[in-house]
Amino acid sequence: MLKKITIKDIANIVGVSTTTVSQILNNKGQRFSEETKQKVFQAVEKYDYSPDYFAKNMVQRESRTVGMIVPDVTDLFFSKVIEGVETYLNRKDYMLLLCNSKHSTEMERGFIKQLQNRSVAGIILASPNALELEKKMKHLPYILIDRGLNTREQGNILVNEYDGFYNSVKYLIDAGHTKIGMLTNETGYYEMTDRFVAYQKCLKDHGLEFHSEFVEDGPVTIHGGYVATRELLKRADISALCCGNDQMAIGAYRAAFDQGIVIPDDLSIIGFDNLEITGYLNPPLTTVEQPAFDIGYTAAEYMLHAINFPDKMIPNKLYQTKFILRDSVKVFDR
Amino acid sequence: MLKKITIKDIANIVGVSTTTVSQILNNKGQRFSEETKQKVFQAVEKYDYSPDYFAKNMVQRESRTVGMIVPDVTDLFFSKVIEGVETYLNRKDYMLLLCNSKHSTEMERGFIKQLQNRSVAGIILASPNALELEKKMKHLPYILIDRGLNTREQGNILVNEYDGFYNSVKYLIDAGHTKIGMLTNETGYYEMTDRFVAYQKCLKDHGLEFHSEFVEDGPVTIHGGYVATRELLKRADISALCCGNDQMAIGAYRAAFDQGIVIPDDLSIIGFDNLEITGYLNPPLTTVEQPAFDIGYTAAEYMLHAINFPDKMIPNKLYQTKFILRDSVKVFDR
DNA sequence: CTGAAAGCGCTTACAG
DNA sequence: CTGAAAGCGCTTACAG
Repeated sequence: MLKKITIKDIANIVGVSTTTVSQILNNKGQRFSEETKQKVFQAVEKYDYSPDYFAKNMVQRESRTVGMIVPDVTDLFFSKVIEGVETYLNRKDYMLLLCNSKHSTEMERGFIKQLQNRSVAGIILASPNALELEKKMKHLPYILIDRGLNTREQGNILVNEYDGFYNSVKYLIDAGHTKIGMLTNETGYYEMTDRFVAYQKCLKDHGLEFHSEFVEDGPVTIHGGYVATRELLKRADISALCCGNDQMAIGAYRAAFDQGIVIPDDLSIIGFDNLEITGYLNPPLTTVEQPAFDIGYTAAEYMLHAINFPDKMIPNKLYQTKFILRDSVKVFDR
Repeated sequence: MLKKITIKDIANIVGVSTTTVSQILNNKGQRFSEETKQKVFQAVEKYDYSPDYFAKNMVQRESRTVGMIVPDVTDLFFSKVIEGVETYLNRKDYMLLLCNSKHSTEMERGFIKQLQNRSVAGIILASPNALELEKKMKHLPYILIDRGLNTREQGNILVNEYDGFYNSVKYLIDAGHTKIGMLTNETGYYEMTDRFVAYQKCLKDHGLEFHSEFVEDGPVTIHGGYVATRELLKRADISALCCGNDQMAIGAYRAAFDQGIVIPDDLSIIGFDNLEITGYLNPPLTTVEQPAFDIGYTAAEYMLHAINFPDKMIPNKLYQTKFILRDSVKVFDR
């Protein structure tokens, strides 16, 4: 392997000091003659020199790298968030160290340590289930995504899931449904707590009784939704089903079809997220939009804010959801 | 911000030299007394010291970081590949710098430069459309994914798409279809060239004429498949449609439903990839499996091989596909 | 068994 | 207008 060209080489070639080369390359070269500058730039060009990242960082301490921890890179919601983060970071010449925690708090802890060790400028943490992780963050800026429950008052990027979910349950009630089920996450996690509370509250506000047998939980995946719906349909005589997210709704579709249940005639379904694919289902899914890309983009934006202005508060953001009316809900005549 | 603790601090605290601390921490400390070792470990523990990443790298030149460039992180196929890469890397204490090129060769070029500048140990490049990028790679190990056309004889991870696609066209013919359409990528890209060639060859081998009006191209996304199918159905009287990938097939489903065309009775559809979701469509999609996770996992494995044994050839891998029979194809009686 | 010193490739405060 | 020298935080070849 060829020896890497260094600033010293460039200095020797041009016949100046490394100071001169360094200053010129870092745009602090007002004081140098145009001629010197040109010679330096030409040599840099010719030998394709670029300053060594590690050496530069050792003195400047600016890694221009952000770490991001997600529970599942293949999750349709999170991959959109990642896209948003990467897009902003890229514009600012930052890069993304991506960590996939597979929903494991233990792995998240390990990643935080590794990322700190690599001197990332900050960490974007999308973890619905690890309150105590924050203590690990020491002096590093961090942003929390998808994380209603936490102990800090800044750097939270949230979605008003409560209102979003409440509205969809209300929509079902207004459409004439009275036996409304729900698919939520497994016990132990609390990512969908807001949605579950909204479900119960909306029922109550409209004089409908809460039946625990109308609720089923499971992994918040397509397959999880499939299994949960299959179980639910065995025991519950419901006319509508609110799914904790779109992936579960996709599983619910299949469970219904398996049993010859027609959507929306026999069973109405509502999702949550508005993944691109839901507009292409048969029938197209009525759902609630969360701005996944924007969430990621904003998280990255706030991250850089936190990095560049360490003394200022990191902003918080609360996104509102949007009800997306499609064709998976039956409206009863009155 | 607290001053970061250095090896010098630890050395002072314990009352030894930095040499001693360094040797012990790097497991080269056989020669030191058990007592010294314990004292060092205790101090390290107590002050939560870990060697500075940049300083360490400046002397050791081992970034333990791999760069990966994908055309679209939200693509269901690529996100599975990313998961595979991350999984292997994580096991080996490497980290992943992820770059999303949005299908732009120009961005890919920029990322390669940035990644090299950051001294990554290697680059995994998933780019179906940029032959000349390889020249940029200079002395860095790299692995090519999803990339039939290239100029190198090592480090290629390929899937036998030709056979996979040929087989599904053959399946349609065997099922009695004679008017078989295809959805492929936009002109200019050549990621699906193998599949297109297989389609034409299979038709020919079975005495079926190739009709260019039975073929439509577009972006290889859900929406792309939707639009392409809508156009195709306007002009072509086909009984079956081979889609370049599953995402396009999902779009094709919707285009068909929009027009009251029933799958598989009025139109048979076959996809490619076997994304998890395809088993949950209505009807479940017959498709061809590509081992996306394994592809990523193996790419990472070969990457580390290339890093650790720079003088050896990087292996190549050719994955075979698997036909996944579900319910989206009508079989005619003979 | 242990440490002083050189060196990795940069940037920067300082002197001229 | 320019450069010599110190320093960033490590590891390692060498000397004792």
